[in-house]
Amino acid sequence: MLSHKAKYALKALLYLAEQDENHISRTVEIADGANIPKKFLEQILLDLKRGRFVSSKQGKFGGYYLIKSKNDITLAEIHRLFDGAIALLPCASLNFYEPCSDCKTESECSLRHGLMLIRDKTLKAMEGITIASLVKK
Amino acid sequence: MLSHKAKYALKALLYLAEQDENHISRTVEIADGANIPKKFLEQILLDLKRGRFVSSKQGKFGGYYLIKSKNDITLAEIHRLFDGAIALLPCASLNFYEPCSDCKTESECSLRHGLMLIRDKTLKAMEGITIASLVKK
DNA sequence: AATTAATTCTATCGATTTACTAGACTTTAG
DNA sequence: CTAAAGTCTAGTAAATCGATAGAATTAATT
Repeated sequence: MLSHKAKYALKALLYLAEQDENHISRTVEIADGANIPKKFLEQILLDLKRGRFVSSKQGKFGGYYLIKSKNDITLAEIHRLFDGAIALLPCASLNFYEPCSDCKTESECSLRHGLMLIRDKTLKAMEGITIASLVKK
Repeated sequence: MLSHKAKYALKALLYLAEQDENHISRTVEIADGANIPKKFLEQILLDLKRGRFVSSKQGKFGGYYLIKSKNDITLAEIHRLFDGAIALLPCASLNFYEPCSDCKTESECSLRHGLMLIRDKTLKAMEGITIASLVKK
């Protein structure tokens, strides 16, 4: 399941993607438009900025805007930024790999192979969902 | 990501699936064999029993055994039993559906459609992974 | 220079969940 | 009766989640 943070991030990106080119959106505007608690959204937008999905302008008349094409922002990326690994166990993860602590001597745990199959399919599906694909509903 | 409970459940089922027909496995045996904390495993086995994956014999010389074919126990079922919904949001879930609280007036939230596509693909993949498919590695 | 309006940063908080552990109780074989 | 097994109910320490609070910084306008 997605965390609220990830869900709000998607909705915020969706909001930004729907604005006119060159429009800059204040946090409060996004919060109202996408129905997200404003102070919580502040943190999320900062995370999205650190992730280089959006950029911001400070001070009066400041706000946020997309710096990555809505066609290139995938659900997989947002999931990874806010909720981490897409795989079902760390030992089956590409980006968040960690060996299992409870898999005794064997180098590969009994679940790893099957979970990597799931990961590949889920990942492929998640890379197919972009902000652009969500906008045109 | 899978919870430890779900992971341990899979490993316990895998252990049971590897035993001879008619063999009955004590909790401590499974715990040692699959490297799972025993008291924690007790709870998990009870959950698996309530889910009708295993059954048990009480008293001396008691223990647990599979009552469902290893070909019919899928990752999807175990995920649902221990970790709930497979979909990324409740509004996109089949078995754990709940409407989003933060999706204003519209009957369908902007994310729902895309997330249902993901759910269908992930679910299909997860239904393809059975205990039997994990045993023969 | 002062004001205003925006982002940014850091801290905190209550509730819930997670991963266990403890211990009493029940059941069954011998 | 006793030993050895599952069953049930609590409890608990730590982490995570979903926010909220408030001060600091930045920038445009007056």
